[in-house]
Amino acid sequence: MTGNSRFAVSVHILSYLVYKQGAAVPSSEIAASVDTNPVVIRRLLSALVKARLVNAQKGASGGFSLASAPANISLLDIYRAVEPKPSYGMRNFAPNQKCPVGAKIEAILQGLFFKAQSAMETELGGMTIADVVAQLRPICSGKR
Amino acid sequence: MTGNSRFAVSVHILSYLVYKQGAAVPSSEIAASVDTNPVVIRRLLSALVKARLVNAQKGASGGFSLASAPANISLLDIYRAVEPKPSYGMRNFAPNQKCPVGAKIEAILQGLFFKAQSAMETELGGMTIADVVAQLRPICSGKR
DNA sequence: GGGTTTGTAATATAATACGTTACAAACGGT
DNA sequence: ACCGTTTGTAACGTATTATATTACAAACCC
Repeated sequence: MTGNSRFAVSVHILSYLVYKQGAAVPSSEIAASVDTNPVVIRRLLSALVKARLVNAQKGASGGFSLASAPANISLLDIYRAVEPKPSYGMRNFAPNQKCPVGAKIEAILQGLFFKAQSAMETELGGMTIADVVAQLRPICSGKR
Repeated sequence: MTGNSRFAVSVHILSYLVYKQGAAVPSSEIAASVDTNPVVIRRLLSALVKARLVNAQKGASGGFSLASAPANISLLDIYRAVEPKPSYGMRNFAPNQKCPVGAKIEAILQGLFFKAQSAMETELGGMTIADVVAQLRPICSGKR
């Protein structure tokens, strides 16, 4: 999708928060579930907090919790919160402007990528974290 | 879209071949239009030849030409020919299998990415190189 | 006040992509 | 049949990006 795994990890994070049922979950615990470093988790959560998808609480017995009901958080919300640049597929594409093809192809490709990207985003917009968590059952949704 | 610019350059290449109206075009000429090294172009063309979208001709006065009519080459054909790995967005995502969330989230995400990817590919499948070239007009479609 | 946690900077390491050089093999024109 | 041209591909260098890790200030609860 994008080369990195920020979106995948973010969906994992939010699913874990749902799993923990509103408790304040520290980054270290989430990191253990994702199997990575807590700082990596906090960096993603920083973006998710800015997007108002998650609440953060500092200090002892602090941690992270969802800011909305799972059914109100679409995967597109997450995608847009953590995915950086919309320079889709044209990182270092700079054709020769003196060539009649090179001069016009860039704008055409941008429109083209926008359509492809929009199709994908529409798909992501139709799914929520609640849908993802529904597929996680049956895991002890009342225990722990 | 994918982080690299192989697809963008490939669409440029095929558009250029249409622009040259069936003539055998050497990689050096295409490279000048894209503004990169001829080897980069040949590497992509190697994949396009394997996918039977392009014909290659060695030797003096050789070069590349389209293997089909522009209207018969979809952008999805190109995308699949040159885009490498379908490990969409999960490059190094390997959650903790001992955690009930980590153990199941991977398969869920794969299904999710597949749906998002399919939506994008459907969009690409609905467009052809002929559509792209149509947007290039008016460039001297009969001149050199 | 003390221990815990977030927030973020700085740095290291690995993966990936693109650019470049080099050269063998195939081919066409003369 | 030769000679210049072009493809095809390997090998290597460099830049960019992503993730991991260490470090530490700031905020917070008990």
